[in-house]
Amino acid sequence: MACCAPMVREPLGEEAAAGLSRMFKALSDPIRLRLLSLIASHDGGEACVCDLTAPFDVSQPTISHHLKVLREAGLVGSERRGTWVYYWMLPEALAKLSTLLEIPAMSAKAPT
Amino acid sequence: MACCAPMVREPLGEEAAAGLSRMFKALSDPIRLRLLSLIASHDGGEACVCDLTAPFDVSQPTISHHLKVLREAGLVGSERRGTWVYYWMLPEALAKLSTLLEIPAMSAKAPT
DNA sequence: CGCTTGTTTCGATGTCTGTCGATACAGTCG
DNA sequence: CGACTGTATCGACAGACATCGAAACAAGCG
Repeated sequence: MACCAPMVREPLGEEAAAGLSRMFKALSDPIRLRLLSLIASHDGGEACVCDLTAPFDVSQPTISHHLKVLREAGLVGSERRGTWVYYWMLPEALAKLSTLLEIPAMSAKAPT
Repeated sequence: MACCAPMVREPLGEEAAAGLSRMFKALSDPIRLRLLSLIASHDGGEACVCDLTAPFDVSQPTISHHLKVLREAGLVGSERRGTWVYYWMLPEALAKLSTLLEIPAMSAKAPT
């Protein structure tokens, strides 16, 4: 994907923008944002759904839905291990977005 | 705002997540993403609306609407100068999001 | 094998969002 | 002033989304 250089440098193409906007959409909900940070900051870098339901005021199916959105956006991975399902962050996805938003030293283009 | 350290480090609070999710929501549309990169990468770091309408297949009111969303999310500033209205990127906002998504060296927490 | 607990899927519902055309507003120029 | 160009707002509408309760699925345990 040709989408990972700072967007400040050159205009995003249509395709790149479409893909990236899907990831940002996944981050555009407060619950999902907190879920992701909860997963990422959890011991071992992963968390089971059972750890992720209690902190929120919404129903458990709703949490499951949000986790699915994060998964389909490529931001987290998941796996069932016995009774529980574990989720972990996929660092590359975050890194890609972080780089995209980066301001490369100067906010304006190189002078002369 | 206590919201600007990498989210991988510690769980986001409710308030921080609410504010940040509004910014990500502004980035969650392909047209807005392209608008922002168009503005940011434009000569002088700003662009007038007249430069921002042509590249897209949507109507001018729609572009105006998207610009408003970006402005209300604190991602761009704008000003009328004579006939034209100019938009420029607000680097601090991008930087905040970029830092939030950053992976601090190790993806998992420090081992032992 | 049936019960219990953890998780996902389904269907319904109310709200939000992107889009448009029409229209209003802001400057400029004759 | 009046016409014209550039931009924003309004009102309407279709499609997307967050949420829920109910029900299905999965794994362990008696």
